[in-house]
Amino acid sequence: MGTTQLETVPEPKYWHLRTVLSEALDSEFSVGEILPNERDLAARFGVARATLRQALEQLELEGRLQRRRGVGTTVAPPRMGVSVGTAQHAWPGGAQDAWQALDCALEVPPAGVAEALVTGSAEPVHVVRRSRVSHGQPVAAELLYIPGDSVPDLTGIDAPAGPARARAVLRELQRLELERQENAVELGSARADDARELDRLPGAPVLVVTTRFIARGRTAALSMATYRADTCRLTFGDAGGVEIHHGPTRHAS
Amino acid sequence: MGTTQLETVPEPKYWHLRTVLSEALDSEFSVGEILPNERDLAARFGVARATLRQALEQLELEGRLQRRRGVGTTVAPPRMGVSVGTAQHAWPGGAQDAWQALDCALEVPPAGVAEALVTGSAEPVHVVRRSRVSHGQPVAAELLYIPGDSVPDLTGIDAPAGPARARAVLRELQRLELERQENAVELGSARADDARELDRLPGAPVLVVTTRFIARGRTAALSMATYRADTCRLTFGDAGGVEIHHGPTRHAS
DNA sequence: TAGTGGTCTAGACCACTCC
DNA sequence: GAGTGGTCTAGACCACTAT
Repeated sequence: MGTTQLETVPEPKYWHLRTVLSEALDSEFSVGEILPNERDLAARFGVARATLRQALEQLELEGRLQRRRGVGTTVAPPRMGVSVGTAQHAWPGGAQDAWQALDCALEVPPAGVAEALVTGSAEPVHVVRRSRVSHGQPVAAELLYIPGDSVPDLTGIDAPAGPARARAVLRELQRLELERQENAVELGSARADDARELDRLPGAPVLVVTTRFIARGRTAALSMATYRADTCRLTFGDAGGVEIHHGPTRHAS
Repeated sequence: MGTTQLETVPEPKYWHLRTVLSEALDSEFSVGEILPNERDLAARFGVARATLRQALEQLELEGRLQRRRGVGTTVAPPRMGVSVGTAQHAWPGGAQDAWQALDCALEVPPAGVAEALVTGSAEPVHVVRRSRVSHGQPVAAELLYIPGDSVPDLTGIDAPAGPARARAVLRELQRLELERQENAVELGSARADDARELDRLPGAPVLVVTTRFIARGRTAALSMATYRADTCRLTFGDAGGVEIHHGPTRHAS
């Protein structure tokens, strides 16, 4: 006893690699710059490609890298701040709220959603699909579940089932008085359809924001928005907040 | 042309497996139940173990499974709601805010943090470590950065550098008038020390909540809290919110 | 000591993008 | 067609937990 052991716990290779690469990104690479391909990098570090990929996966999860099949691995810009609290203390579709309505259908919601809404579990509800673009790229896809009795005056309308109908539903929603809203954030993985819309592969990590809109003491609408976890930093309350970045990463000119 | 192609795009095996397993979890397993081991499962589905593991990773990311080395893979309970907005519209350390102070040191903060605080980049600040426990298990680890001039009357104090000193710093902080706070959430991976405290392996996915406490027009304190992404659903605003679960998962009695 | 999940290897082939 | 990242295999060994 008493012998000082350096390196008592041999760190996993991929974790050590992650650290080395992370420091290299800070000091030797610019945003947007393209890294050597995986086979070369693996050879250079003397590890199997799978191990190198484990390290890259970590860095991608942390928003440091962006990988695109057929193209290469590039240094990602700092995550963009995306506001999800304020200016949204209002119904969706009001003012311009950064979202774009895509379409609207009448569907039976998943069991969990039906439970949150008060509707019977087999009751179809309006499902509005919306998408959110920020700084020129898609950052979120949303499904908005709206029970029929939240938009009573719409029951007879037969808009062409595209964006027009979606906007009509949202317009009707404005007429209710919004009591408050509840937000929750959790980690998820992109379903196939969301992934396509977000320009990612299925299973990509996403931040799922669930918002209950409460009026007349009941849940008048429920939003499930999936944000790209690699590119987004969600900000609550006011203000976009401050960049808390990693180090002296430079920007390509 | 015109031929209807079913299954045009062959889904990756691991993704299909994820779906199959997910449905099995809903219908055939109870919370806490232990799954067959990875080698058996892989054989049963006729895939390599690595492929099976890719599917399990997805499900773990989604909070459906919990894997522990040397033990096995178990069905995870629904994520617990953890409040991070309200009752916190106050300084940390006030009332009982679910956090437990561990210790306090005087350190030079990382570059990004120093920038957010107004201090010169080489100025040491108080760093309070706190930990948060919910439902009997650790859910978050926090580093609270507090510039010296936010707690001016503390400069002379020499508390024993443990929890006592941490609490003394927080007590001093209460004397400032809190203007507002700004929250941001993003995905990260657990550093080695956080991982140990959260009972996870390094690199485990975490939700990083950054909070700026603003007083006298300046950032008087900055909190970086890392929550276990597998077990936590962060709730903002009031109320723990509603369970939006996957399906008819039963609970072990 | 037996059994579990975690790490790692060295290959192969596929899907995609760009020239 | 060349080059990239994505998927998949069949093995090996390690670290940890429980008994």
